[in-house]
Parts: sequence; C-alpha cells; structure tokens
Amino acid sequence: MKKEIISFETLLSSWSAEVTATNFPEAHSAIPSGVIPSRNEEFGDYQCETAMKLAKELKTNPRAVALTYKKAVHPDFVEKIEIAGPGFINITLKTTALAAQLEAMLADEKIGVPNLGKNQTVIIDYSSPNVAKPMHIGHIRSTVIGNSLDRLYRALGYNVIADNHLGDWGTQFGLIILGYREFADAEALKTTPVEELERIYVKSYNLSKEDEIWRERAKAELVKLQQGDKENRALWETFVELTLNEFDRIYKRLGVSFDLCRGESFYNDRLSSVIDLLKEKGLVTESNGALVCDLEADGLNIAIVRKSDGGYNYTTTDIATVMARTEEFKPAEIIYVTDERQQLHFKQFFHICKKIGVPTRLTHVWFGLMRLPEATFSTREGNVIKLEALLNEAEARALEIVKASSPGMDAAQQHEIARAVGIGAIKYTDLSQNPQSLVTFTWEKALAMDGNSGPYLQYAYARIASVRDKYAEKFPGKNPDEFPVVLTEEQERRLALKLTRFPAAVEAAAKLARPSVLADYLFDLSQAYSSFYQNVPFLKADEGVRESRIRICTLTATTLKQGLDLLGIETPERI
RNA sequence: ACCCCGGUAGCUCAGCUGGAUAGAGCAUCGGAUUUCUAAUCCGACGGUCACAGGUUCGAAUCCUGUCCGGGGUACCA
Repeated sequence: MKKEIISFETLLSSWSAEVTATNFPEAHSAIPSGVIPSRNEEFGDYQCETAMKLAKELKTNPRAVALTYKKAVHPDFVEKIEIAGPGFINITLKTTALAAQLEAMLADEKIGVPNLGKNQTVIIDYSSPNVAKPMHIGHIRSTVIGNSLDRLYRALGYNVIADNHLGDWGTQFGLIILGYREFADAEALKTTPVEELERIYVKSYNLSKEDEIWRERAKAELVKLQQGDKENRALWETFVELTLNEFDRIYKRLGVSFDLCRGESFYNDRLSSVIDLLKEKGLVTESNGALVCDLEADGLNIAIVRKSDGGYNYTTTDIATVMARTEEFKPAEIIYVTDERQQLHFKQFFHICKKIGVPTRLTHVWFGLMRLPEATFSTREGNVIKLEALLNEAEARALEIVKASSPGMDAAQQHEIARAVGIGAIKYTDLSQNPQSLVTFTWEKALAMDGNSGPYLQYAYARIASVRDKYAEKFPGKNPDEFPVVLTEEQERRLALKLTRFPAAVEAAAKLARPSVLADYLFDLSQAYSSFYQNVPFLKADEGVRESRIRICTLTATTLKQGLDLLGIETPERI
C-alpha cells in the first residue's frame, strides 16, 4: 500500500484550522481557515487570510492575530512564515520538501490525484444530438465539455456512465416520414444521408406552415409511427441508423465514446405511467386541454407534461429517464450538459423530481451558446458551419505547419500529427474558457496554434519527449530515478511548485464542472516549463543535476499527458 | 413585463464565496537560435474593471439603481 499523497494546500489548511481552534476557541467556526497558493510569488508559496477575518470578528488587531500563527509550531515542511501588509500570513515551503513531494508524485501512477468517488456512480448525459440533423459547430460544446467531465470524474475514481441521450423521438418524424416519401433524393441519401434528411425535414416543415393538408398528413404519419405501424417504424429505424453512422464517425474523430446510447425512444413505454404518478401525487392540473404542473408558486412558471393532442413532451421524457436510470444504476448524481436555453426546463424538471421523491442529486451544467460575430446560427440563415468542415479545416491548417517545420518526416506521420494537433486545437479553444460565457466563433480563435492554445501544450510535451530520447541516447543504461530530485534554479523551483498543484486543479475542475480550470492550470504549467526549458540546461548539466532535471521533465510530461487526456486532447511524442 | 447570464487592455478572455501593484494570449514594437524542437523564450507598449450610489480597514468581486448585449418565459428540445 503506497502512502497517500496529500497536497501542501490541504496540509497547511488543516494546520491553520488547528491553530485557530487552539488559540481562538471563541471564534465562529465559519471563519475560513483556508490556505491558498500565493497570488503573488514574491510573498512566498502559500498565503492565509484567516488572521484578517478573525480580527474583524474579534475586533482586534489583525497583525497581532497573525503573529499567533507565526509563533505556532510550524509543519516540518515549512521554511518560514512571515506577516505582511494588513495581516497576511505568507508561507514559504522548504525546497527539500518540495523535491520530496515531486519524488512521491513520480512514484505514483496517478501523480497524486485522489480517489474521491469510491463506489459512487455518476451518470453524465451529454452530446445528445437530434436524429436527422447534421452536427454543426454549436454541438461541439456539449460533446467536448461533457466528455471532459466524464474523464475528470473517472480520474477521481467515480464509476461514470456516459449516456448519449439522443433526440430520436418526437413530432419531427411525422414531417420527415412524409417528406421522405414525397421528395427524397435517393442519390443524396447515399452520399450525404444526414444532410439529405435535414433537407427533407426543412422542406417538409416549411410546407406544413403554409399547407394545412400537409400538416394533417404529417400528423397522421406520426400517429402511425407511435402506434407501431410497421412501415413507418422501419423508416424511423433507417433514419436513426443513418444518423448514428455519421455521428459515430465524428465521435471517433473527437475521441469520444459512450457507455450507453439510449435515445428518448428508449423510455417511451414509461411515459403514461409517469403521468399516472404525477396525478397520484396531485401535481398535475388540466389547462386548455393539456396536463400541466403548475409551478408558479415556486417561481418556475408552468410545465406541460402532456400536450392537448395527447402527446408527451420532454419534461415527461426526462422524468421517465431519471426514474429508469435510478432504478437500474442507483447513481449518486446525474449531470446534464446542455446549452443555457434549457435552464428553466431543468429547474422545473428537477423540482418535479424532488416532489415525486427521486433520491438522486441532479445537476445541470449549462454553457453559453456559440454564435458568429454577426449573428446566431440558424439553418434558415444558411450560416451554419458543419462540425466536420471545422475538423477538416483544423487538420489541414495543422498539416501545413507540420510540413513546414518537419519537411523530412514521412507523410503518414505528418498526417497523424496534424490530426492530433488540429483536433487538440479545437477542443482546447472550447475547453479553455469559462463554459458559461457566450462564445463568439471565429476561425482565427478556433484554430489558434500558438500562445494559449492546445498545440502550445502539445509542443511543450513533445519537447520533453525529445529531451528524454536524447538523454537515453547519450547516456545509455543510466536510470535517472536512482538520483534524488534537487531544486537549484529559480525557474526549476517555480515549475516544481506548479507540479505539486495538479491534483488540486483536477479536483477543482470537476467540482466546479469547469474544465477551463484545468486548462488554465496546464497552460500555466507549460509556461513554467517553457521558461525552465529555455533558461536551464539539462543534458549539459553535471551528473546528478542532470538526472534530477530529467526527472522533473518526466513528471512534467506525465502531468501534461494526464492533464490533456482529461481534456480529451492527445499528446503526440513528436510534433 | 418578468426571470437567468454577460459588459475587465485595440481584439479574445482569466480573475468574481471581498484582500497586497487588476493578469494572460493575440496584435504592435525591440531583443534571443555555433546550444536539449523558435508552434519557443526575454522585454516594452497597452486598463476610469459599462455607469452611478451604497456596505468597510479594504470592492473588478457583495448590495441597490441605470444603460447596453445575449437567452428564456404553455403545447419544439
């Protein structure tokens, strides 16, 4: 059994809490005792603001309170504690302790990421595109953010079930079936099936708006489908299959895979019993021919659970889905990743779930819509950018750069690197900003390959891989692990400190449901490494120092690789 | 009308459960390559944190109001 790695932040926070409890028992327990990384490195490695908060409550001098911490027995890994400004407690670690922590992390496969999710199942519901509609760049966010959360939770030891809740059931199928019969283009269905299905849908939808007879016919087709008509059912299955084939191709390119792919249709049989249950609980009333949950009293408007034509809508489907998932998997939590427009829906739906006694914690992770600088995307405007077009463009641009920088490399390898770099660039762009801000799409930003970008991080990784190859070449048979880690240079110490903070970054990213927290950390780490790389020699250093630095490179590489993997970004050994 | 987001450097964004001099990237300008991958590094320039009040030792951060932008508000999801 390996010794568990505990971060300095955690150790220091417990220490500070203890000092508070011993010396200021009269203080309110809510006073935060947290120790955080210094905002400014000239003040040390960690800082604590407890003294100022305590002094405020106890109406005493904050610097005097801070002095108590300075005088208390320090943890053995602390070099010094200083008091500054209005009452900051600044903590500097022993460099030898930092080195020891790096060695512990090097010896641990998970480099210190804790196992928080023991025996807990989390279902993450993401991507969830609609059948018969091509994925455009607006769909990438749920897929990429959801997939990163999926990876983060797995890394923290949760049992994750990734479920792609396809929009494969609904009123649009009446229109599609009718349109398909009337004006499908067999040739187009073979070459670009989903695009053709969408064309059929849009045309049929437009007809339905001006032609009442068409509308009635479409409705009749839908009813037939829902009643299990063989022909319509077969058509529907074809549509689903054609669409899934295409989605699978995109998921494969994105490195995304699901444990389950259960569309709305999967829960179809349970819908009427959901209504029965809601009735039983006295939660529904009739209004204008529809059945609704009136949530006005809770400030959540009204949710329709059965339409006046007898059909069900997504509130009902979602409730049925939760109940089915709860029965089958007993998850501790279900996380939904969708765009911001669905906030009200999820509030309503979570509220109803609570009222009917669903025990599972339900979380809605929403993200801002992606838009163009001049307008929002809309099929009608014809300004949608197909997801595949974006991926193709990214790979093409990356290939140009690879060809320019590695002209001697064979073509297959150039393409492979361009693929990883191009896709990495797109994912990183999306994941590196706060999900909840609205995103303005520009090609320039989406395909950024320098500065704060995916390729910058991949480049840092590839340089390390190259250094390690060179080391093995020049010093065959030597094992750096037989030498201790020693930190001498300023850039080296700074890098070391950043390395020890990886587990905290992973934890925070998952807890806040924001992969951008991890992306920020990794960029910061890469910058620290690049600076180290540029200013500190390793292969030319003396024996011992050289091995120590190679080990630091190794830990940086592992951290980047694992970290980028949590963002779903690959790390080629050479770029 | 009501509800939810957002407004920080020329551009794209961090920072927002109050803390020290508001940070990155891009762009612009100036440097670094006989040396471990220059997709890099080092430096400079650049801000009335939308606006007005308030809370306090301290506000980009919390409260109130205003302006601007996006989204939502019963049979689409």
